[in-house]
Amino acid sequence: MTLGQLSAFVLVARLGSVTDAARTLGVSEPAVSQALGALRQHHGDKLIARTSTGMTLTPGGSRLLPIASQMVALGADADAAVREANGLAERLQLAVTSTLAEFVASPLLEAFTARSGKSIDASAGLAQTAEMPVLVSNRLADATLGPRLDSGLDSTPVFRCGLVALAAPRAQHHGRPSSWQWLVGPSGADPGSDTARLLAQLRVPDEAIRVFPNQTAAWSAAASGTGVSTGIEHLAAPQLRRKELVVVPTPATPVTVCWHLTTLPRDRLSPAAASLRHFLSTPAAMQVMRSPGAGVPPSRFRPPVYVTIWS
Amino acid sequence: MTLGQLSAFVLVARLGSVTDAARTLGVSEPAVSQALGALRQHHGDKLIARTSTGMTLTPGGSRLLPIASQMVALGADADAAVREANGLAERLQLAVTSTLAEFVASPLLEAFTARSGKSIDASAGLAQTAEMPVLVSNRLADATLGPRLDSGLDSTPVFRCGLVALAAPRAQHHGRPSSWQWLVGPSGADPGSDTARLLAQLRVPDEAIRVFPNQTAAWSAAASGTGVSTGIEHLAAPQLRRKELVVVPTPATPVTVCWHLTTLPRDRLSPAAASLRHFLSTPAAMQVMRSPGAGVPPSRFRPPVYVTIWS
DNA sequence: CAGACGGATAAGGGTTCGCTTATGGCAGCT
DNA sequence: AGCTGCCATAAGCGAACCCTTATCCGTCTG
Repeated sequence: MTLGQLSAFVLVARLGSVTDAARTLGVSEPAVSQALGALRQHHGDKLIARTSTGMTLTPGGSRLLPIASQMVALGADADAAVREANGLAERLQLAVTSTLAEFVASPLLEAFTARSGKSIDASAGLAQTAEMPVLVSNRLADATLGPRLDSGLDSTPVFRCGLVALAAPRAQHHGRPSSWQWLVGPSGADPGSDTARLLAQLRVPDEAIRVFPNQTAAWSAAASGTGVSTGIEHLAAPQLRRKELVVVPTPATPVTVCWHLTTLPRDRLSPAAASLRHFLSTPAAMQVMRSPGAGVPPSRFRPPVYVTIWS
Repeated sequence: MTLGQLSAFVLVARLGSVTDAARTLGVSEPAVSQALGALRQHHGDKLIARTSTGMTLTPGGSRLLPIASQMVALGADADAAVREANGLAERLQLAVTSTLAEFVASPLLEAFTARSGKSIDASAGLAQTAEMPVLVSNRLADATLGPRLDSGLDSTPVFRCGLVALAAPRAQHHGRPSSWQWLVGPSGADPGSDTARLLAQLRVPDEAIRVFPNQTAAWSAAASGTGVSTGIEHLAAPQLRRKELVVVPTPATPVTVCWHLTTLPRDRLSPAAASLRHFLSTPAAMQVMRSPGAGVPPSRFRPPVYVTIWS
């Protein structure tokens, strides 16, 4: 019984899927399946079995899950505790949605590390909304920035903004929005994102959606008149100012959405995450989130991490 | 960072010695030293270093110890939880002192498993008194039977008996007891045992003590007149009845000693250990402890485990 | 019934673990 | 100085871990 096997088990149980767990860990599906197999053999119990509604825990698996979860969490705590005792840089791993990774994460963390006197080694990683709760619970991330999350975590709003539909100024759109061609960023492929929820609300079928590798590419395509895009209004300010795009009204937009910082409950919060939470309530953080393009010196710019999760 | 490495670290920290930890785990000393080395390298911290007064924790080690200890304990809990959920035989591992292992442990566990309706896989293992607290804390044993122990565990008296000096009837002993030749069982080599405390109280020098591989052998030697032995009075009843030995008074004997059952605190007690605790307060258990030779059918006799600890 | 999806299994390979014996410091003691 | 006790390190070896790719199999679906 290794910590790696327990970690795989916990991830499978929480995500309800071996495949999803493998993607979250950044390994192949059989790797997780095999770790699960080793754990099953060790305990002589299936622990978790496939049913029509995902993976369901056996009685033994139900008993094991909370214990395994705590062991995995303690493993991360152990590292952090020794690091902190030695005065090494604290590590802050922030999981963000694709939109935030593209525009906000880098300047925000830059401002954060510059502000906080302590030496903090902060990094951001891309995650699907559905992965976020389990990432925080398993200490694979210290905090997440994205939609509101539940499942016993501490999710507090940090920034309110407007989600709108955007199109080229002269383009004509006929009929209902569900028949338009939609050009969206990677968040369109994340079922839990605000963008996906918006498209679902407009009853846009999958065939009418084209996902671009980043938000800017989607806007660029929309500016050429081939369809309608979505976006956070103030993040598209440059395109709007240059009149490449204009806001298009729909039955569901403009809509106010809210970025939330999600962490462990306050009593089990890492110092760095607590520090980030405090920073996000300051005017300086608001300023960065409002016009993120303003303040990153190129020398300190770090490209967003495009792997799902850290090593 | 492996559970095995953490376990080695915890054991070294609690016993204050790499060598003792290795003996407790039943492996060579370099095995423990190497596990410690791997953990040190992983964390970039010595964690625990040699000083004149044993091994002392670094700041990082102090932070790590409670976390590591809990992880090790949870590892044992995980096994137990799944076993229990599947209705498998519960496992009860009882650490005992050498005297109890020789006379009491086997019939006592036999009576216990027979009495408790549930299927319990009980086994006894020999341990030094100094090892006992850490064995229980690390879930290497569910309970111990021996002298009273402290260090935050639940140690309750279960049987009161008399420790006496024994010698051949016609042997003459001159001068103070400290000048006699003492012939003792393995407990004489355990500094924390009642026997060793008795000898220390009589100021018997090490040269005057000969340790035998078991208590019966020591009594047999004493019966041949070559020295004085020690023993629990009622356990020596056969020898006393056959007049091979008689009780010899000393300034420190007879003395009342008390066997204690030591377990985790009540709120973290395994079901099997709780069940044993209850059994030990019954008249049936008293009866077995009073005359342990009476009731073990030969078919069910299991020789005591003569390794220090279980796998 | 044919596909598609998702999990389990097989086979192979590189790395780590965990144990051994043998040996190298290093402090304290005779 | 030399000895001894104790920890650290080296070298070797088998087993386990952990990852990969390829394949099999059950179930759900059109």
